[in-house]
Amino acid sequence: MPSPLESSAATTAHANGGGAAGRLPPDVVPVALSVDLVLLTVREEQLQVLLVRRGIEPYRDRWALPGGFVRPGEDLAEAAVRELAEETGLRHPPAHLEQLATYGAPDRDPRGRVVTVAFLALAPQSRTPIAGTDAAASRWEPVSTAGGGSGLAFDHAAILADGLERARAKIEYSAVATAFCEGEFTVAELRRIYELVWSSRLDPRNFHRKVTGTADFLVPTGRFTTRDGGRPAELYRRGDATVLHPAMLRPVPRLP
Amino acid sequence: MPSPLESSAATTAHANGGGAAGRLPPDVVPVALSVDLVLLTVREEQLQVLLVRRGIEPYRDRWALPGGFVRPGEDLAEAAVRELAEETGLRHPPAHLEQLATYGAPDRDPRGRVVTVAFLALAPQSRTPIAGTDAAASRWEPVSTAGGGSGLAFDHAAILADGLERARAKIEYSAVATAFCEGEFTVAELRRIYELVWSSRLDPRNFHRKVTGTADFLVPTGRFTTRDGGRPAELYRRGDATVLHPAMLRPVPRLP
DNA sequence: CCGGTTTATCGTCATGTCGACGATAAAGAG
DNA sequence: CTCTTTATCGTCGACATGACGATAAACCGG
Repeated sequence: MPSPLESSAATTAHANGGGAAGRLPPDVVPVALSVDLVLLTVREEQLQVLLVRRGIEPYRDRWALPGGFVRPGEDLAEAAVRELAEETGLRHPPAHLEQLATYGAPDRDPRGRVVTVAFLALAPQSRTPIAGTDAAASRWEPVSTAGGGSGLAFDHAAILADGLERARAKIEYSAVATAFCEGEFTVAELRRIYELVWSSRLDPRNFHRKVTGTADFLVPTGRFTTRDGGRPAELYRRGDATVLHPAMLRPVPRLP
Repeated sequence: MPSPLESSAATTAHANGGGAAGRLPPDVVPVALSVDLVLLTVREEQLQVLLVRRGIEPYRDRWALPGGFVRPGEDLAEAAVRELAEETGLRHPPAHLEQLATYGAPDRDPRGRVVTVAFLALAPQSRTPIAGTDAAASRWEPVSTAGGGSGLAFDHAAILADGLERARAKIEYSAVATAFCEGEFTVAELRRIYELVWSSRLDPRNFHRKVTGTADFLVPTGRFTTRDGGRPAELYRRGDATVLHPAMLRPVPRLP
């Protein structure tokens, strides 16, 4: 039995006459286009990814990355933002959203030719309350356990792995790590982000020198907090810098 | 008049009954999926991009990036390699091919919803003879003149710009610049690649120190050539290294 | 109130890389 | 043979980095 999308290809051929705009060739294969999201946050001292439980076949009751089909007239990033809002109850757009890659292996979806554009999103914990759908249908999962057993639907384990690698590489040479932080944060909290994303330990003194020495990375507020214990730490806000130059290189990963 | 792909959406709904694999929701919009290629090479002391002249509407007789529609059962990278072979007469696959990004603005193609996955390809000059189609239908164009006037079809000027930025960034921290070189080449020839891609001048002595000092970047052959004039230069071959660490940072661009 | 603990922040020092540039080597051109 | 061109090796100062000492400023338990 041909898949619905393939069978509809024949109807494509004669649906439209010529004209200045031209028409699509008759043998173009229609595909279904979806977006999937690797939404990462730092919660409970761990890097976690948002997963949803599938309610329908295929892969019913399996965990998957949040996503859905692109609607007519909708741009790709627009669809990603909409899915994010629908599946997480997110009011604000995520602090960072970028296209990751497109996955189009012919057999990646048993329903037919479905090509998905994956996006990487980073958000602070508090802005992602998962209040959208019922609690059982979506949850945060530590990345250390999410991809390994490959219990994920479709090729989502591979997409997650690519998203993680992108995030780990990107905080080296860009300032996106602050996307994990709330409005005001300390240097130590930012350092914890790096440590959890990289699974490695960083020297507090060298880290402090690096981030405070990079122009426009952090904006000091002049206020202090003791919420992390010890001597009061100054609070900072995200700066305008987008790139880190020189980069902050990650050490060889050692699991704690 | 609805576009052919949109009108075919209705036929999608009832084409397939249930089953373990599930079926696509009835309101999924079918899209046409294409691949487009930013194929770069260094020719005539310039960084050049391969363009093809469109023979059909829309944008008939305008220059465009080579590309075409993905066929059934074909993976994305597979389609890119096939299009490359068809439109350039290339026997070998390109020395470097990577996915660039996906472009899916709803109105990017007047014929309907066409989403394109762009690829970046780098190749040495001699391996790309453009013997495939007739000579008038495709040509090499210096990148300095290709994107500026934006005479390119569709959103190809933006795709080209993204591809150029990707190539310029990538040779900083990876070893892909050797993809522009033939089997055996001198350090000066590789340096010329960097200079032309970056539009800047590099110090021959520091460049030599950097590339010969990076492990597995270049493999010395022990043979020499004088084809560049002056003192004989040693010939090297591509090494196994894929990343450059630390990166070779590009200076601020100054046009010669 | 006081010493111990915790965390923040500042400094120091050796090392490595980089940019600028001098010096020498080895070919061809005239 | 000398001049020009290019290749390759060295040197030097500026700067970023990793390792780590030292001090500051809160808290806690007594």
